[in-house]
Amino acid sequence: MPRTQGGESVLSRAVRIIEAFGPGDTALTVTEISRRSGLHIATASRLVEELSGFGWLQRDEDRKVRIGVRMWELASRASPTLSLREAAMPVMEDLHSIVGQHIQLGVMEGDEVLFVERLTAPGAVINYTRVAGRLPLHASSSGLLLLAYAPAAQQERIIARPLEVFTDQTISTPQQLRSALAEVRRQGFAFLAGHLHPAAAGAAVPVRDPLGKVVASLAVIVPNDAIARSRIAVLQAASAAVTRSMEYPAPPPR
Amino acid sequence: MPRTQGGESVLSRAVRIIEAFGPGDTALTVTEISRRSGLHIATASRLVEELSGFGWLQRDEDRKVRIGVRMWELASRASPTLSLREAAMPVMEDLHSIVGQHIQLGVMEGDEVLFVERLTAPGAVINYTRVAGRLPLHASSSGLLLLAYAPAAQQERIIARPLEVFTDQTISTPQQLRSALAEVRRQGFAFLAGHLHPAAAGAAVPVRDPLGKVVASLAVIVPNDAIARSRIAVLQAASAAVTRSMEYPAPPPR
DNA sequence: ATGGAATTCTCAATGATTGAGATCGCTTTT
DNA sequence: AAAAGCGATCTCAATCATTGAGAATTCCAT
Repeated sequence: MPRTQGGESVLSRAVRIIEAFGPGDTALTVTEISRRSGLHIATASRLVEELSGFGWLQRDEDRKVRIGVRMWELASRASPTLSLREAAMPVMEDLHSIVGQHIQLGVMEGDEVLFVERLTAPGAVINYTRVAGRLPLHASSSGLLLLAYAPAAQQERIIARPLEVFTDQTISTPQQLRSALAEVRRQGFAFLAGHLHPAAAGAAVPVRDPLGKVVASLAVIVPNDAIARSRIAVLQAASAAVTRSMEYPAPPPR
Repeated sequence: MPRTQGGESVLSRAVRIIEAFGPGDTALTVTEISRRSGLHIATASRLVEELSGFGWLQRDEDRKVRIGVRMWELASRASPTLSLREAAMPVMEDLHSIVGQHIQLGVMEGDEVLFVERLTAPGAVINYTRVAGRLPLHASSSGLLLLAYAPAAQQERIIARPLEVFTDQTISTPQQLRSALAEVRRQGFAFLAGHLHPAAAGAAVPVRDPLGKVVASLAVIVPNDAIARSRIAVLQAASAAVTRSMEYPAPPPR
């Protein structure tokens, strides 16, 4: 019985296969992929086989399926956030050695923050983020900062949505969110203590491109204590340094 | 006239579109993609459109096509080299602050080195590598090291091939390569001065997984001067630290 | 050996995909 | 202002790659 699934392109099936890899899944079986993607197992098997031939997926010795190195390579070297990451990395390293805490760089992606770079400190406070990980906009300092500088339509969309609660500090009502956003805009930074995890506080400042547009957030995650706010000045200095090193539109090729 | 191109899957066309992004190409026009991939422009336009819908490609304000953030995200968070990179990053940072030169982590991919992490030093010597960049196995210290620990069949395959020449120091004959590989195995590290660029020297040591298998090379790129070799001891210590912090065979799921 | 689960293979039916050419939209030239 | 040039998208009929049920195979665990 062929083609019973109407109106579906081959590409969308391939995409569904790769999208089946959720955060934290490094290896999946074909059956698991079939289950998650809703594809017939024969179809999943065939497509996995073909994608493996291109190096986009790869098979373990025990037949499990992983994302292929070739896909990582293509995505990494032409990523649209590449120039941002290159400009920010040296600055983040300096910052890292000064404050000795988690440093992270996030961008707006869909209605979440996507973290594109991250430096961790061994003994530092608990931190949920990972490179290529996401967090909700209302519950993280990076997210709140990005939302504060986002178009009004997006702000209203998020405000109108139910807000997931993580701790008793998490912003959970439209009013709270609205005034938090106003405060971020007034201060020029976001500071959230215990909103995602009781023991952690985050401070985030905007990273602007040379035209002044906010393109990312630079944040530090520190223990939730009294001196947490003191990190903001050095963060702001670092953010300005990132902007300066983006100064010249086209970075040297090759 | 439909389907004149026989024996080609849709997937392979989509892959060809994305593979059209060579190193250094961040944005391409549909016409350029069509030219490079050999696809009919109507087909290219349609597939680009569809991939953009999934966030795998994205369009600039001027209609140019870029790799999409979604593809970067999927590739980054499930990349097979993720655990290696996570284990290596803190060590690489320490190394970076000690030697103040370019530090890079490479893996064998196809018949080239693929660099998966890299820390650069502002005033340091010229360096051709980038994250997700590649270099030939015979002309870089990282490559030579990985080849020295690779299966004999691969070594013979590379030895039998013409060797691209970059400087008058570049290994260019089968005999030179064979003895260089033997020396790497004897010493346990690779040291190449001026093989890729006259002013630069590279030193690379193996990174082993907890089972002792060589999975990557850790290298430092320094000015081509007399003290270059002195970096090897600290590199070896760092490599051992990476192995220690690597996960034991079966990484914890979820 | 035997059972069971996961994966791959087989195969006929078919609708998603294809590419030539028309159209649209924008810039440059006359 | 009109024309020419160029890139991108759309139209549409012909068709072959793709599909999924089921069979066959492989691989474990017993």
